[in-house]
Amino acid sequence: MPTQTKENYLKAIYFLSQENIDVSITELSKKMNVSKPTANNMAKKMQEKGWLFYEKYKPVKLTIKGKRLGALIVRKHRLTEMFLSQVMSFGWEEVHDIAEEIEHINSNLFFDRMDEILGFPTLDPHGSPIPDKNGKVLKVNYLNLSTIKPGQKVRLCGLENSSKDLLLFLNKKKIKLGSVLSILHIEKFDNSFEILLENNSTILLTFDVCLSLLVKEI
Amino acid sequence: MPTQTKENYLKAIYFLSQENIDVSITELSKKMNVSKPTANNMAKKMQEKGWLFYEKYKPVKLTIKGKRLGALIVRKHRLTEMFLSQVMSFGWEEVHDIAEEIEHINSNLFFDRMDEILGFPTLDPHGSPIPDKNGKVLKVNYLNLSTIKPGQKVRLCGLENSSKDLLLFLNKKKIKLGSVLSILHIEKFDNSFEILLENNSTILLTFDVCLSLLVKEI
DNA sequence: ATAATAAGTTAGATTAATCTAACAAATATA
DNA sequence: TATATTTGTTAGATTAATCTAACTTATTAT
Repeated sequence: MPTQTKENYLKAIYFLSQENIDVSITELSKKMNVSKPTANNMAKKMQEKGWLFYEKYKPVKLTIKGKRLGALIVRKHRLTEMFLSQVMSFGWEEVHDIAEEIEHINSNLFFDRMDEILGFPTLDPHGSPIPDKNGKVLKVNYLNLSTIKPGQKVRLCGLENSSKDLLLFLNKKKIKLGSVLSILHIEKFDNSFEILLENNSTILLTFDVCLSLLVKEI
Repeated sequence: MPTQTKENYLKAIYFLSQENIDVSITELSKKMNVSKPTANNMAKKMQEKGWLFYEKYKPVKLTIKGKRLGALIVRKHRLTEMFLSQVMSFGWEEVHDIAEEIEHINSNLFFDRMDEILGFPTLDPHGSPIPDKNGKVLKVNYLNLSTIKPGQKVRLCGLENSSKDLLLFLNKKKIKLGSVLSILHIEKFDNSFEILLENNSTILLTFDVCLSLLVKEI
């Protein structure tokens, strides 16, 4: 019976692990907005639960069990986001906060029914993969828009980060998952991208925004 | 920011208050499955929050604020039950446990959307009234089946208790909300009711079951 | 290679929610 | 009414999650 708090630590380590294999106590404490001793303490307790490897003065690493459990929480989160979006008509910028709470609900029945109603989706409203019931995650290999050359046409397939600000910005620009973007020109001075949308309007995206957009060439 | 635990105590007192106005510490401790000192402690803390009146050696009583807050939690619970039943096709015997967790989700947006999708329902899947957004509860005045005389036809409109065992029993007998029951005969010896259902089958209900069924004469 | 800085740990305290043991007050009963 | 029983309270301890202050170990940079 993992507590809600421990589940959140697990998720934090799970995400921090994606980039660099090991996770330092300081990274964890920053992600969780707690002091280092608190993060340290939790790490020890999670070791006792068999969720991670912990050795004094060394970064922590999830065990197989920890990785699986983490993925299952992410599964609940993303299924919920999908449900909120598809069944309850929430915008993609609204779903995260609610899913953050619902992911801790303890009922397989509930999430399995969501899954069924949604037709067993593999991606969430932000294009991120939904881990399967065993915690296996589909590898998606999208390209970062910032690496695409002018003249190329791409389709938006995912987001590097799903911050509300980014999502609201994309809403304003009428860009959504599946949108086709044609790169007209890249400004040498600031690396901003001039982009042609499907509605024939031209917009300018800063390099920072491009770094957050995951695309496929078409 | 009420904690989940305190919300559960509040709900317990809210329900215990329906029958007898005041609630003893012992009653509360039994309902919450905690020791009396624990219940006592919580009562003091809830007083500090302005949710109830507490005086040493006296039963506790909800304040206006406490009553309203309690009703709003019940609102979230019953809206959720309705959503699980109507939108997610759960049986009326499955919805309680899940709603017990979801009622603590902190998002008006979420529950307002449920409400809207459901068309602003006033009753939950067990026929219990859903408090409105101000915590006002519709008075329903059903009769207890145990008080109805032979020869009378009634419609099942609510349940005195929604225990899973009762719900499963009713499922087995093909009795649901709205079912029409005709009382053929009441056995003098054990007060059991012989009842004719719409499908023309005759069943026997013990007095205990009848005590749990709320009906309207038709 | 040594000093400065960053990272990690220990120790001790706090708050919320819980317990048991012991005692006090209120109520019921003989 | 006096006693027994039930109800409620205090006191002291425990666990989970958090903090700050002080200390130790590792890493970085001159």
